Amino acid sequence: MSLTAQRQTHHRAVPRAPGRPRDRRIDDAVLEATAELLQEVGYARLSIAAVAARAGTHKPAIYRRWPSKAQLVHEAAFPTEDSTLIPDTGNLRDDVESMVRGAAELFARPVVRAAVPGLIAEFASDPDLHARLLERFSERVWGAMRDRVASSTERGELRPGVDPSVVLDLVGGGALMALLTRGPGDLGEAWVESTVSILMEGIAP
Amino acid sequence: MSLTAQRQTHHRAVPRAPGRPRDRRIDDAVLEATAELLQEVGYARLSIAAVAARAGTHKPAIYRRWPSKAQLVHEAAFPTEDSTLIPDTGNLRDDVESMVRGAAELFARPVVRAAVPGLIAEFASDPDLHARLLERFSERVWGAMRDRVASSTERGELRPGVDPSVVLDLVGGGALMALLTRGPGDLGEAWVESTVSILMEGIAP
Amino acid sequence: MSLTAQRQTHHRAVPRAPGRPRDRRIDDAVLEATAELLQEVGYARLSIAAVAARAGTHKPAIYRRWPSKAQLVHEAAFPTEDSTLIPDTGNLRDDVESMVRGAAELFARPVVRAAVPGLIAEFASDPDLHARLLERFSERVWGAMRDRVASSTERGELRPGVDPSVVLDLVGGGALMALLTRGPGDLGEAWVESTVSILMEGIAP
Amino acid sequence: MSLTAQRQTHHRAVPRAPGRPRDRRIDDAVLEATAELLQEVGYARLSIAAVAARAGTHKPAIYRRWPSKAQLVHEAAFPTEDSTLIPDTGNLRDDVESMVRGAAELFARPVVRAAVPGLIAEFASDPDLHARLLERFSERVWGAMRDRVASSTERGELRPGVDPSVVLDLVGGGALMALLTRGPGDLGEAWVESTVSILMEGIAP
DNA sequence: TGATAAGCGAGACGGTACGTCCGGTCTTGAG
DNA sequence: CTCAAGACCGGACGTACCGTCTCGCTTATCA
Repeated sequence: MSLTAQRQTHHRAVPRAPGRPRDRRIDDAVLEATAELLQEVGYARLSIAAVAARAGTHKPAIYRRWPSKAQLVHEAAFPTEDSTLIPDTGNLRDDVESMVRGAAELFARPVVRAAVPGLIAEFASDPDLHARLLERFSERVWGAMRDRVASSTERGELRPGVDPSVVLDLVGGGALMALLTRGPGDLGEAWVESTVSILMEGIAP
Repeated sequence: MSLTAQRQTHHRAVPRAPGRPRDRRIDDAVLEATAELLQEVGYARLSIAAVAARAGTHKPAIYRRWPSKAQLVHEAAFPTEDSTLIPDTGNLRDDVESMVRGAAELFARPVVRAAVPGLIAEFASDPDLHARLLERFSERVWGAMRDRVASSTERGELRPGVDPSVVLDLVGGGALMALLTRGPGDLGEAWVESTVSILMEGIAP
Repeated sequence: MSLTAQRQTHHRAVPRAPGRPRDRRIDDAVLEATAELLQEVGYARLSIAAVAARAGTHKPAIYRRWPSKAQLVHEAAFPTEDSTLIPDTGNLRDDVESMVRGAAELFARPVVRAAVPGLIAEFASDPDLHARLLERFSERVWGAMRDRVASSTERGELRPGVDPSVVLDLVGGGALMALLTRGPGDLGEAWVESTVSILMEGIAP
Repeated sequence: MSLTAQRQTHHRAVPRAPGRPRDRRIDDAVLEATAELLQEVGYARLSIAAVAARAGTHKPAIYRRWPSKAQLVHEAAFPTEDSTLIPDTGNLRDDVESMVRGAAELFARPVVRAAVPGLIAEFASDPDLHARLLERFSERVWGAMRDRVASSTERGELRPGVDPSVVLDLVGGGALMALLTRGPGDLGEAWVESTVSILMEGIAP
């Protein structure tokens, strides 16, 4: 599908959908307006109507593109180019440090801070949504991270019996909990070092 | 309500507030109805009117008692008698194990699972609410847990330089993240053991 | 003691009710407050709570005395001493003129204008109330007027076949309709004369 | 709604209001439900929510169409097609008889009996409403009746000096007062004849 | 080149849920 | 039994906003 889409700009005739094509500028304007409003009013008070107004368009144009507020916000808060969380240092300690620091930095972004709690709530009440958004983004990142940790076992950098998923729970959950209970201000370099040292002592052989 | 309850525990005769006293049965019925509906429809779709109907009363009776849905849900999901999270074994490993297991068990309860993501979202957009609910419940529990970990330093059970707050972030955040990404089914005994072993290796001297 | 009490009102022995007697000043203050508020906000927006506040007392003290807003307003708008509508000139033309002028003057009073439409509405939805208020006031006045008209037949001042009740309908209804459709300003001397002349031509032999 | 209807009778093509058009069936269902409930519970106890429920819709759909209960009830009790009160016999006696009989018949309808007292009360406390409803309905009917009576003067059927407005006061007010004091049962043929004979004797030259 | 089909602007619609007002009742303690 | 004081229960209110729909127009591809 994405390949097909790429070809669309080629000279080859692709069975392009009939009818008037969408105005790409609306996509961009809506995503930008969403990101802005998210930081101004938060997830709960973010209304599609307000996004439409700020983007200079109307509600149906948004609903045509994103089936729900959650999907829109997810795309606005986590642009696909993002790969902050994927390090590849070849060394477990550095990888873990990258992950922890990446999580801290991710959660330090105002857009992300504004989006995450709302998305968490939506996931809980709509498992289907959870799956669809994981597919879009997290599976790639999260899976890559788990693989990286798992492969460390073979290199003897991980204590046998340590479940990579649990390690990721601790990395991501630690940052999330610190964010929720103490705010983004405490997620500084000291926090990163403290967390990494605990985790490395905990998982090294 | 909790204020009234506190007042009544004083041994001195309290002059009693003027006016007709509240019907305590409504308090109970509403909390029960809230817990039920929370599991049936989730936090977002939980309406005050529906709670009132199920409890056999009306909206104003609820608004008189709880200023917002968040406060109501908090009280319904975390009754004050709860002290699951407060162990006191005198031994750090056992304390940590109790905390981890307690977190897992807490998040395994359907009511809690239904309530937490919604509450997290509300906290994010209303810091004042966060403070008020912490005051009611978490401060006591969370503070006690932090004290317990902190006091271990003096007993030589904790590696110097380990920040007790970070330890709690990892305990609570790990459980939360596991719940959010993999559901409550994975929070079994294996998960507890794996988490405890990582944490203990990580924080022991 | 009981003798003393007896003398207070009647000469006859009245078994005075036990308990604290009502404060007559509250009766007066409430009636006065009702009359004032009636003119300020109208019947519909008149709340018992506001009356109580203005009278310097509380709602239960009012409900103890008057079972409903209608009864209270009726008493406030039509004090019992009133006998404006009862002429007795011995001459039909003068009697009718007195009635028409009395009706016009009655409806010209601001309190009455404010009270009547609301009372009419209450009568319609509560026939029992209608009866109770008629008993208090209208029966006496209305009956006396009808008797006066009826007795004119015997004196040969009334055309045979004219139903006294219909005459009263026209007298009172004419004033009411003029009030409702054109306001109190049009109920002046010209209106009285015009109405009386039509009625007298219509009912004289 | 009536405005929309009027617009559509223009022969010029009307550009049609933008947005989704109203569901006309809701208009009808609401008016019917209002008429029914009016007779069952009366004006005062008629709630918009109950009307909506009976009509199978919801409150906002009603508030979108009618700004107040009074306007809704007025339209439900007096459909615009109504022209009961407009006779045109070319003869004053017959015209007056038609008016009186029309008033009696109008007030004999259960819907009208249930609506009128409540509307009267609302008129009294909201003169603006009065004007708006007169514009919709009464002005046409009432004005036509007054014209008819007034034109009789030129034809020599009316005694000079008789004010047509006063005649209408007596016609309408008489019926209203009879309804209020004695109920609809007494507004029969005998009442009509008695009233007409008084009025005709009163206003004929 | 016209028919077909989807997108867009504009905005009202049907309907859910909200949070508030207030009417009439009840409770307590004092007189 | 009344009073002051005031909170209580519950019916009804009018509003905000959600996601959908309708319309007239525009923009592109297909036949």
